[in-house]
Amino acid sequence: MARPREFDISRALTGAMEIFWRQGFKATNLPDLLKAMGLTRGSFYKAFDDKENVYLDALDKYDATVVTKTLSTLENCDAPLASDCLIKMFEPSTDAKRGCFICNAMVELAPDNPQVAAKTNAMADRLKSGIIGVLEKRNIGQSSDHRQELGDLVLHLYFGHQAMGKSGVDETDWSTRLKRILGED
Amino acid sequence: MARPREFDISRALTGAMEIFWRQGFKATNLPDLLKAMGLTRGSFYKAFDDKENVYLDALDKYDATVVTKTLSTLENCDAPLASDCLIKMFEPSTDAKRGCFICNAMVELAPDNPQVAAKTNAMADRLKSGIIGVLEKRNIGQSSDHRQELGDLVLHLYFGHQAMGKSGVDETDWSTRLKRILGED
DNA sequence: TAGATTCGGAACCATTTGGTTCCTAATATT
DNA sequence: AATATTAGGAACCAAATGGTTCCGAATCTA
Repeated sequence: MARPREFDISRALTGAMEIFWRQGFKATNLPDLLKAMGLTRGSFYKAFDDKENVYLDALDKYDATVVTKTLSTLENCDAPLASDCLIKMFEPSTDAKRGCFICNAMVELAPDNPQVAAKTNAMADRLKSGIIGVLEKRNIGQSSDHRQELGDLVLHLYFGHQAMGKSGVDETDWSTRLKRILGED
Repeated sequence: MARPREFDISRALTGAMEIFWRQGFKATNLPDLLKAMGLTRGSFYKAFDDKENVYLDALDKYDATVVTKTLSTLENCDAPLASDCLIKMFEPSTDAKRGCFICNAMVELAPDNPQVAAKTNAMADRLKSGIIGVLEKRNIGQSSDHRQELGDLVLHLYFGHQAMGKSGVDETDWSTRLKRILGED
């Protein structure tokens, strides 16, 4: 009955995620965003509300792709040591400077945007659950409370690592550190 | 010979530090900055270069005030337990949402601005030295290398705490956690 | 008193901002 | 073939952006 949409909403949001991830919200202007999404102004405003809403959608996209993949990697890891699974979260990225989108959003927008804060908190919780799952499977920690504590500790280290990584080299030997923290050394 | 400057450069930079600390670089426009510094456009451009340079000056001001005060607090702490000194770095601020200026600068600007990266790295190093000083005084750790390792661990936790704190409540019991990490429990 | 430099403020600049409205051509369904 | 909705692109908008220049008045030193 009508001409179908030529561009893929999901692909466009992936482009939005990537530019927001790399540049942040404020530093990304509309031309940047349109280029990354492969859209013109007309199509953009017909399909989406505004820049802020697309940013929220981009966070959801990050959750559905990067976070989900990370959790899946943790779940499917068959290394005997928990630290050998968790190390994947700390491995240097080919694109270290963009860091972690959750961390970037927490720092730049969460204090002033409750919707962003809700999403970043939810994603952080998912990561924490994934970490704790790894600990449970390998019987790390003396109790459930202790595993919660260790999982939260690793989560904090992860965000600290992501923040510091944006400002230069993080020389930390995370393999050794994780083993020590989890009592696997 | 000439009319002296009526405003205090140092006080103006303190105002700049506070607005950049709370809002970030991009989110702070010139009217915001002028208001925070108590200056008009004319005076501003006569006394300073531009917004970016004032941001760098604000980072220096943070180093000279907040970071220096933190180090001094750590050095002068006479609690017998190292964790009871380091806990001060993790105590909830009355203004938690602005977080830590170093962390904010690392995430927002360091990847694209080498001058910012150099300053944040230098301040992070100072904090780490202060932490390690606390450990040394109380004979925490089996060796110098081990103290370096523990200090770097606490530093990562600090930045993770600062990042996550901006997005909501950090429920962590840092007193207990620090004691556990440092073997003081 | 004369000279120098500050002050606050207004005015101005080109550019960019987010946002909106057109238009014609294309392409699907019924 | 008729209808509906998309596409891409141009044009436009008011507002805000960072940045600069000028002004008369004030205030210090020499």
